[in-house]
Amino acid sequence: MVSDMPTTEAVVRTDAGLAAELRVGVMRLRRRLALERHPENDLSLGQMAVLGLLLRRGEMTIGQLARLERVQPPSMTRTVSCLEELGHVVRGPHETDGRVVVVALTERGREVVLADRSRRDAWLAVQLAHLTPDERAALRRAAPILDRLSQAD
Amino acid sequence: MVSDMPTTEAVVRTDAGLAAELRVGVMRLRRRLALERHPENDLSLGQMAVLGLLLRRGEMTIGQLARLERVQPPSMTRTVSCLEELGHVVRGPHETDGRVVVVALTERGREVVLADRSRRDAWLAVQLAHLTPDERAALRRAAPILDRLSQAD
DNA sequence: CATAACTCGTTAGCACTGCTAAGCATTCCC
DNA sequence: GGGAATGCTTAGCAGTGCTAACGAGTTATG
Repeated sequence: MVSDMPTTEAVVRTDAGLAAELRVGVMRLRRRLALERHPENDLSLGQMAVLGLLLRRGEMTIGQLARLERVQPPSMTRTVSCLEELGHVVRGPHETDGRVVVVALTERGREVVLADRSRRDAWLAVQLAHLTPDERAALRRAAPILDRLSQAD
Repeated sequence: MVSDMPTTEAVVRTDAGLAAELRVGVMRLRRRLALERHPENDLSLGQMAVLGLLLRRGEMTIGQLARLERVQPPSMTRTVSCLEELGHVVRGPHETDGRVVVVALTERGREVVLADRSRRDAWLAVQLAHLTPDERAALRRAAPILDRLSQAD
């Protein structure tokens, strides 16, 4: 049994402790990041994520986007519809399969995601610059692991 | 200008790239974690966080909880009210300041948070066990940094 | 070849959780 | 004592996740 008031340092040595610590840190940071929206021309975190995927990987189907973002299809439909209304993406038919919808970045969407990303990440980049090189290295190391964890069953 | 399809590896070398990568990883993992709720006796992530704080630090005021969780006071009022209805915390008066409300964990709340936490972190702990010791070390290193970042201005 | 079963995306509706604005009680300061 | 500041609450709104149920298209089976 754990003692009365375990410190962060002590608790984080076990796997369960690391899990709890990681959960709290991820939760808080994501909440903090969500606040960092610019009054004009801003996109939600979910919209940003989708545009980022399309920028990086090219055309994708709704289902692919949903699986990668760990979201149910209806949620992705809504996000894509919103992006389409904004003119940042277009829906198109699949070459061979009439059921699937292919989502592609428009030129305007490409411009917007690049501009918005640099503004949006500005806050976080500034915070990162305040860290020691060691700490930045730790995050550089951890970032892909977090993403991989999110894709686990 | 960035080339057509930057890989994760390439993009993560710059601070802005790290920011973007970290943002996406944090977002996805938090979404994944939110899914990991047990059908019975479960608490939301926000409720868990509050109970965890009370367990670790003892009695706290609404305002303190709100600041630590990076949430506005009305949001914390709602969370605490919900926990109070469940019988997991009690509101009490402050010793000297009649404005503030002191929140304390009940014995039942203490039991619940310990039980629920171990169940809730089970999934994440299992995933952590699948990582290499190196990767776990990286996360152990990164976890407190994530939390500190969330508290930055 | 017809039909049943499955897959993909959508629509409809709900729940949770964050916010701001506004109000009340209390405390602090001149 | 009276006005400003602080702490919490209430009321109402927005964003974003979910499930259930449905239509269209594809695949498998009899």
